[in-house]
Amino acid sequence: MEKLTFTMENYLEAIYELSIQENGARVSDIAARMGVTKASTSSAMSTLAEKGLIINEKYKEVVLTPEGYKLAKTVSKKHHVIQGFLTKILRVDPSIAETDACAIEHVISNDSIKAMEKFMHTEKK
Amino acid sequence: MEKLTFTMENYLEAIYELSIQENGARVSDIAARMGVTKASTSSAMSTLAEKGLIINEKYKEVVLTPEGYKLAKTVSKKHHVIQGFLTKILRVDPSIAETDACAIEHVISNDSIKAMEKFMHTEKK
DNA sequence: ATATAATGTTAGAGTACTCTAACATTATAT
DNA sequence: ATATAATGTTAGAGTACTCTAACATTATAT
Repeated sequence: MEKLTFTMENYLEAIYELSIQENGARVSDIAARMGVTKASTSSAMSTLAEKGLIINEKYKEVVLTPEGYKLAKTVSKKHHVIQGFLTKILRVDPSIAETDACAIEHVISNDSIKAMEKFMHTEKK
Repeated sequence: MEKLTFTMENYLEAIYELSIQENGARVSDIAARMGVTKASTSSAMSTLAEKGLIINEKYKEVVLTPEGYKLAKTVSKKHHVIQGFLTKILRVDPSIAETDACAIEHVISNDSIKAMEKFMHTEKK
């Protein structure tokens, strides 16, 4: 599978978060969460559907396929590791850590994420 | 000054690094360092020159203006802080840390950078 | 000195996003 | 029941990058 763009990873993550938190991820919900128009979201959904990562039926909730779910979960997990590391270890303000995590999650290596996790466990703090 | 794009920050940083290390930053050198064509670099130079961040005279070295220098130095400094933090504190492999630093430097907040520096100083390691 | 190599720019096309405007479909409110 | 609101898509344009191809200018090698 060719690597997803930064943007597509963000859409996928939004769908994942909305699916577990709220009443499901509709195009409007995703657009609102990401601060883009429904038109942009609709177009992104076509791209993700073509790649087999979601199923998008008009007026229904966007659903992640198993492959999409796996990818989304990975990104989401990275997000939370970074968020935790920045706030707990580095004492960065939570809202700033949130913004940083949302950007860093798309570019950081798995190695660095693992190193953060390991560090947090051994420091147990 | 409107925020620079990820890409323009990368070009600026390449110019900065080449200026201090090598025999100056020519369009060819910048292109080679970044792995893009001279055409792309030339186009980017026009953009940076319009913003008053560099001076580009054909067949001469690209020169940073004071403003461009300041910006480039900031990005470069972020790069080194991240690189140091990943390798020294988190024990990430240097080449992986290099790749990560090059991406994270463009998206991380000043707060998180400061927190990394502070952590490294107090841990003194 | 002059052919060849290196350097740099412009033109034009392609990709991946963004938006607004217009429209179609479905849900809701009374 | 039906007008209105909400929802979602398509078309078309704009931005910011990428590239190749063609060309002009400068440096170099003998």
